[in-house]
Amino acid sequence: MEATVQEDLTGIRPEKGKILECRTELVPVMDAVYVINGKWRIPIIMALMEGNKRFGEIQKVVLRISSKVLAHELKEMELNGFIKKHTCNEGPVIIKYELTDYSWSIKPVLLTLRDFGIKHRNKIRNESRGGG
Amino acid sequence: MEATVQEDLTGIRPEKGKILECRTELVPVMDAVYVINGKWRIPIIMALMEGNKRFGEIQKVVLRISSKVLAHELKEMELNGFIKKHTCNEGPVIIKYELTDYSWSIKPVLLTLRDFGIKHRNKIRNESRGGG
DNA sequence: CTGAATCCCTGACGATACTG
DNA sequence: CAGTATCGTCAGGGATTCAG
Repeated sequence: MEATVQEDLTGIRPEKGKILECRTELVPVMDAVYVINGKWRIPIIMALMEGNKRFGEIQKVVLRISSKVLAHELKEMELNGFIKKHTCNEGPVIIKYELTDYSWSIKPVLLTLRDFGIKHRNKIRNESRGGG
Repeated sequence: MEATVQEDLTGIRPEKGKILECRTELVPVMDAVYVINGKWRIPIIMALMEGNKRFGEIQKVVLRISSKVLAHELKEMELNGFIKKHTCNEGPVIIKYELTDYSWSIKPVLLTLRDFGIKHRNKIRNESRGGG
């Protein structure tokens, strides 16, 4: 398991003679999607945005996540520099997870995502009211 | 298959006595993620951002997508109001796919995603140069 | 409490062939 | 050209159990 970016998942090829802004933009977009990918990354990040937490505390907040999956996600996210682990060996071993500064830099993404999500939900609602 | 938002995929439960901004934010964020989910949605959207295209044209631009998957994605995206289908019955039947205005409103998401993706890739690069 | 190990299942996606 | 049908693969994730 290594920290990675996607090499080229773009799956887009430029058409001949076409200015293709979208093509060059797609690579970093897919990189970002890769990072926030999966069912649990965002819930975990947002849970930790509330404050640092222990393994069990995260599990209480992020509903229905199994310990296997949480451990796995946490490990990957640590590798990718999204979280730090504090192990305090004074007395009982306490392990806390904390977001890195880097992880906080994902916040603008979360905000635009949220805005779009709100818009999307309203749209669906209007449609099912209006004529669906 | 219906146009949907996720009912509650948040997997986050508020802790007692805690202000939980993140909890309320998570729902729309996951809605948005749900929408751009999967391997092909974003490539397809960005392909259509170049201009309207026929089925086969999309397939030429979005590399390695099978017709089955493309048909499926197109159908779902139409249901969700992301694309419109023009069928012109004058002479040979021509079907073109086109983004809706609504679909274009996802552009801010794509842009912040791109910015973060660029940052992420640089970070990985620096780390592997520096000490990894 | 914090995980690791194991087994299994589902659903997304791929390959190929076929139809109007 | 624009899809549909069928089958197969595979990784993410669930349930359970075990260990430090």
